[in-house]
Amino acid sequence: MPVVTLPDGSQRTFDAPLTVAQVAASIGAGLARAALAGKVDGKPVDTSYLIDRDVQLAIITDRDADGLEVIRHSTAHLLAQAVKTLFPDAQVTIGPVIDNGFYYDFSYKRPFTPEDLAAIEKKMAELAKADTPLERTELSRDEAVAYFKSIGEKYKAEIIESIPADQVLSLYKQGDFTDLCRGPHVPSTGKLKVFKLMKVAGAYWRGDSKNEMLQRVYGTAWAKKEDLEQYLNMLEEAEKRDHRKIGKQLDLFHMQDEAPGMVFWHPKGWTLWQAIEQYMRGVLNAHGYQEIRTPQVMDRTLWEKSGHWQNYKDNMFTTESEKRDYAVKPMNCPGHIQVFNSDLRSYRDLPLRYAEFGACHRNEPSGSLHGMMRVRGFTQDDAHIFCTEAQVQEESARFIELLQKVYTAFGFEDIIVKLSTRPEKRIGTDEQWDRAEGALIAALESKGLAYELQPGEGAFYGPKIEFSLKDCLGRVWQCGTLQLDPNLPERLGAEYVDEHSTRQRPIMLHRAVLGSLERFIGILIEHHAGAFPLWLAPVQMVVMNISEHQADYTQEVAAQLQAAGLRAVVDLRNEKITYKIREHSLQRLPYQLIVGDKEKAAGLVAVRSRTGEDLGQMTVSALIERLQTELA
RNA sequence: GCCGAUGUAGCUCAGGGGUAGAGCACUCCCUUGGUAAGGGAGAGGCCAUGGGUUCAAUUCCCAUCAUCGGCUCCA
Repeated sequence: MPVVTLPDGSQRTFDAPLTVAQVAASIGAGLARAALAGKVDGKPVDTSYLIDRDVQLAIITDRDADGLEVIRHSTAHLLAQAVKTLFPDAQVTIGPVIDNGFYYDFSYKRPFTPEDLAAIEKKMAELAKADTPLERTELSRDEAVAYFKSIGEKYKAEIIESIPADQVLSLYKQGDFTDLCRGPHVPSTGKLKVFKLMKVAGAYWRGDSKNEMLQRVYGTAWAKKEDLEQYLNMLEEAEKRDHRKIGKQLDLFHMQDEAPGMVFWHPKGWTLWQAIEQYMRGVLNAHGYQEIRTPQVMDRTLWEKSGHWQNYKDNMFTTESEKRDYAVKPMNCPGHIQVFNSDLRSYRDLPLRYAEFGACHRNEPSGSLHGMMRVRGFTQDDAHIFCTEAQVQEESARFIELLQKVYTAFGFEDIIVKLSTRPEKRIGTDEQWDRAEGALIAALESKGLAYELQPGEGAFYGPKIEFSLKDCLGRVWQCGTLQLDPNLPERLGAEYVDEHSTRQRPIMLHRAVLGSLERFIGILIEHHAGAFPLWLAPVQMVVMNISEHQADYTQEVAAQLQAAGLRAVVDLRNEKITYKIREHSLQRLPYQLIVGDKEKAAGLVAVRSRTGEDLGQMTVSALIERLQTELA
């Protein structure tokens, strides 16, 4: 006599045990058709799940987030079924759900081609149309291993072998294809209607670069056709915003083969850079930092002391001169400690905050380079705070304050914070770790920041906080960090004298807000799609004449704007005004100023905004006032 | 570093065993036009680099480099 309680609190009593599907049918034919899975007492189950006791039940349809997940998971199985149908000697491995879709890894004698992909997708559509039911069966682990070995699926067998022997495993069978899976799955392949295969790529078996390379097929799947279209539009939009493309269109920077992973900044890009750097410099000064500059290339012995030579030599650019080895700096901290060590420091000097827009080079693997987002030459808004252990919390809180202010100024509202705590392999005592982690937590809490804990993800010498921001397409970028480090001061012999005249080790806080300037500018380009706010726009406005007669006046206007500190250019070309407007609109200039005979005679400019709005005529001084209000 | 794709004019891209084409941009001429493309003419390429096959290679094959999509990595 199962009593089923539905999410709205209503209860239904049944005479005999029945399946989730039957409950759905008892509620309505529409729901029965829409049911993809169920949730029994909070646990996801198939619609074939037999209810033989009193339960809380939710019917999952494609309107639920859980339903979408089931669709994606089942579509991954459909993909595997299609691949096994077309390529019987391919072996299946794993096929999980990911953001916006799924993937499935296969082992096959050759890579899949784009043509294969099209064929697989077509086969998937056929198999979906056949509306084959999915049947769930259970096996013991050893039976499952034996089964998959018997059908030649050695990867599957290997996965199962690593599962504890006493576990009962579930298999899902659709037609000739059977896969190991926890489930739940859709009741039949006909529920899978909206999917698209996106790309093929290599992926290591079990994510280990020592293992065999598998063929990974990525796909996307949705409940409704419109959702798929929206997703594809979003990808298209993201492509339009690609910083590499916009960087070229707006003449901001370029990269070329002779300097892989390094950026050639053009005048406009460098203007943008300087707007950011000067802003950051102002913020750092206001927060008690002192800016310094340390050498690009330093002797091997220093990198041996810091430990980098031993651990990261392959990723450092090295050079040699007069029988001495050197490394191009991969980070700024050892240099900053040299500045700290250049004098005998007192506890009265602490905290000492050294900032540097430090250009670093890391010889990243060629395959990992990606536009400006992953480069070999980059510049950090880096700083190191030398302080006592007692000062860590206060300094951390002050840094968080600074970081929040900066992110807000750049228009990023959504900040994601993660705290990484002690890893298994670590130095220092548990008491030291307790204090270090406690100081960071107290700092976060004092600033009212929610954070996610990443246990065991800290560096071997200290805990860290990572700050990520979300751009307008919802993509997350890790930019800021705060890292507590007692290790490097120890290795490089940093000391200060305390109030009892004894020498002490300072703690060093590594911290960056924007992270790599190159990457941050890439993020900004994509976030704004190249339409930068006025304070960042490399060219803030153009002054254009209608015809030759107003050329002198046009230049006068530009000169006045430039004298007011605005980045104004002139366009005196012998072109129609519509043509000039089009070009500067494509360049995303915040303002376009038009002067013809009327404006010249009256001493005015006609102002057009980036959105195409006609702001009317005004005097140059009125315009300057307006723009300065906008910049304030 | 690993797997795959790609590399042709400044840019975006066609093409194809007999040394190349479009649009935009560029130069010159005409045009002086009021809020997203006025007209005409011209110039521009060692077809990524190095080997091989061939009477002949930009095209086919191999290697290298770079870029792109992933994987691994990211102090």
